[in-house]
Amino acid sequence: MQVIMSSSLHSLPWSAQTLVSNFNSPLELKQAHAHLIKTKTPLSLIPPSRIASVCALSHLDFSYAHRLLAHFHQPQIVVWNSCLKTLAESDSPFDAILLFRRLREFDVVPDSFTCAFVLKACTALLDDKNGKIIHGVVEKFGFQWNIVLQNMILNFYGLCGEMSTARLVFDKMPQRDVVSWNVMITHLVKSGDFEGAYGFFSRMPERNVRSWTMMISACVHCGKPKEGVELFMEMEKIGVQVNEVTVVAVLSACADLGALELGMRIHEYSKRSGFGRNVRVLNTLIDMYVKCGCLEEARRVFEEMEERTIVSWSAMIQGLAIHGHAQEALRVFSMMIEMGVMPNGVTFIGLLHACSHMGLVDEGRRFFSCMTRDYGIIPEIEHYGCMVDLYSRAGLLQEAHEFIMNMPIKPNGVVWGALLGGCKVHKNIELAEEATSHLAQLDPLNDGYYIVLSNIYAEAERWEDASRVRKLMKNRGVKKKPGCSSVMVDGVIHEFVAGDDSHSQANEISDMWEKLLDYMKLRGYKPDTSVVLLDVEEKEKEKFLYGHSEKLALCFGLINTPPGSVIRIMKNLRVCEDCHAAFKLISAIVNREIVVRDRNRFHCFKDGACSCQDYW
DNA sequence: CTAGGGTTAG
Repeated sequence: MQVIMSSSLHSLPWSAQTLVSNFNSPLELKQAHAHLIKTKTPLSLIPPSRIASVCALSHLDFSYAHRLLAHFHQPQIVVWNSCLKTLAESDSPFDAILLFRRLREFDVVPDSFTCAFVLKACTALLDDKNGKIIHGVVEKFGFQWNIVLQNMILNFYGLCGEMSTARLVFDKMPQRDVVSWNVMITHLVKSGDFEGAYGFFSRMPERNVRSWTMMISACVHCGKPKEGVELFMEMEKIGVQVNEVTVVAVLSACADLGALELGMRIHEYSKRSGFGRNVRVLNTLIDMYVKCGCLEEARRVFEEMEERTIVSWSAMIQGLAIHGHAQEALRVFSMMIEMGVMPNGVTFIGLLHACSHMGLVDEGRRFFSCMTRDYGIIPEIEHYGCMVDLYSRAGLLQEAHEFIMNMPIKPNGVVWGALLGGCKVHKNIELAEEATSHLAQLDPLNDGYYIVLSNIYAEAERWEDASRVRKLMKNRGVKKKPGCSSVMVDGVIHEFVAGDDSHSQANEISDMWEKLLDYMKLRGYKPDTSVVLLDVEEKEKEKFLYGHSEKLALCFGLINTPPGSVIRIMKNLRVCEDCHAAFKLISAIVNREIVVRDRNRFHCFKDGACSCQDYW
């Protein structure tokens, strides 16, 4: 029975006041309790919310808390809830589940907040058994009208990988809000169902910034950056206010697409909107400028940053690496260490990448051993891949092979592919065959490996073997991906596929090429027809060679851009030897800088030379 | 009490 209180906390002696209101342990709580009983003071002087939380946090028996709480008039569930909330957010969320069990034993009736906090604990633990129990409680007590709770259940099943259950709950929900749809989209994307996610996105009755942003970043992660940019354009058109998260997502799309103009526009917009100082935005900007071939701009963003994270440093090192500035990448790394920033595994991938692209074998070896010794980072498959690439490119094929054999983890297709690439450059048929035998199992649908092997045979004039590989490729249903290059002119991307002469300016392109060819021949250019795999006449081979997509794109760019401006070309495959030699000469003949982004790095042609120093 | 962001080997 509740006693009508005549006394108050302030009428107690000071020591008792402290005891009653400042207890921090179960012992102090029991002392306070005993004191109140001795002095016949009402128990209600003890703050109820603290009784439960002290009992719970110190793992005291909950029945004591419950006995105490039974003296209070106010609904106890509120007190239990505040305790559940604390536990759910603590580092031992399982205690929240334990407390919930006790609460049920005492026949305390849960409310929707109780369910929410326990569900939060289950979500943190990915505890699907208890999560389902809470789901049952929600249904039993009729909380299905609480949308927030329903959304938490959706999110819970999504995180546990039970998309079909989530789908069932979603379909049964009596009401849905924008969060319900967003939760479904998030988990559909995570489970790899991009189409399903897009379906939900298009059926949503209303969308907010998060819906759009999530869909844009889903596009980027699923290799559809173009669709991501289109969504962004639509967003702008409708007038949805974008935020820094949207900017990060669309900048990643620009990076993948090489869409420099849009990237620059968003950079400007970020500065104006005030989130141009956000570290994540700046990190993404570095990556965007790097991948669009503007190393200068990337450097500037990096240098002007007030605060850098390990991601900023790693992105800059990786950027310098793919642009062939290995020494500078190593200097940036030393600077980072001097400033006391700890590298991570990704930093070392960038460093090893820099070394392998410039043939710094000793430095690479040193970094590989110091990453574990000095920084305690265990090498992963990517690091092993870099090392095999480092040795293979440098012609140390036996060492590369030995390295693979001694790897503590199973080599993957990329590792054997790196060895195969080295075998092509350094003409080692035996090891190439071994690498291919592994690749046939690890990555049988990748056209690149068949092409390289067939190329190696062709160079050694083993035509029968070369055609056997091509037949094998055909039998397995693997098709050679056509080369495709694009060049930006007046803000419009123009795409060229190898051998395509259907372009409206095809004649001008061809005239331009003939003209360049004359100048090139004066400088000693000889077409390198060895890169053409087809078994045809020499003249015919030249025709294929001259139809390479990057050559078409370059001629188109030269015709349609002002003299002196930089031409930026993107290619889906690697540049061939012949195009590489030709572009070096052309850069001197027309006195233009030509930046080519190929499948794995940049080539910056200027004054007759390439930034890769012909080591690729 | 519920949903979204950055660097990664060929």
